[in-house]
Amino acid sequence: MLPEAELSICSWNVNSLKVRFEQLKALLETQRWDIICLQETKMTDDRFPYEALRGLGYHAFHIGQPTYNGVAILARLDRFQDMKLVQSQLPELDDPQQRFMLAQIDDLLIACAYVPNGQAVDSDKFQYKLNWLDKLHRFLSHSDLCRRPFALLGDFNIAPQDIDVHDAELWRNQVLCTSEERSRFQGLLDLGLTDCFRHVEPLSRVYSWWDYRQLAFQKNKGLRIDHILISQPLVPSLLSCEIVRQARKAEKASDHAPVVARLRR
DNA sequence: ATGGCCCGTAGAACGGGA
Repeated sequence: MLPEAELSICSWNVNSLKVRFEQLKALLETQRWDIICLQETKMTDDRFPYEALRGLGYHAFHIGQPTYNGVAILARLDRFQDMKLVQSQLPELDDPQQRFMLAQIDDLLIACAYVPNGQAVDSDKFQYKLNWLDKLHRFLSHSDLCRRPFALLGDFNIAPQDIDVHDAELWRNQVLCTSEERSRFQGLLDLGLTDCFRHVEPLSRVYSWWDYRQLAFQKNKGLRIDHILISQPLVPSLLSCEIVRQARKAEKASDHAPVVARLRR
């Protein structure tokens, strides 16, 4: 299969684009993914490297704030003609936290989401997370996105099933693994979206996040919380989905690895 | 041993992440 006949879409929580820019640059230069969704850029828009990315052949949309959150969508200039930002926040959510954007890239609709972490089950942040997910579901269910060529990529901060957790008993009812969060993830699938990795790899235990502490990566004590969901019109063209564990081995690596799906174009 | 690490904002520790 010629690469030109493929479309690659990637999601990566960079955990500070300032720290990780050189790693991103190396990935773009070597992998040439067509579309990349970034989470946790942790910078204001005036510091976002639009020009450097253009020099690498990518157009970029970014929404940011100081210190926390921030999401971006990158798309190859040589493969797409028409790129426009459709949404820069979730409707019906009056929120200073920059966690969501939706872009139209030629005939594709691409959403980048940084779902709140939730911190602890008994915290206000957990309720904020559940509400955020409800607002996301509401937005999707009231739109026609799931019937169009649409992909939702991001850090969902949810391990959908026990198979997505290195030690399901240890994480039982912990944040990222509660039934409240998992039922909301399932709610997104029930809209007609498909979890690319699980669709292609029904039984594989591969994770996308490993704690910086306790040598968690070396011991492969991880969770699969970064996902690419695609609408039904795109499912027949899904070729593969891979979690790029190699990136987690880098010096000063993000605690998240990129997830990449390849589709027939 | 319930904390170890990393990042940003600090300009010392602290909030936040997951």
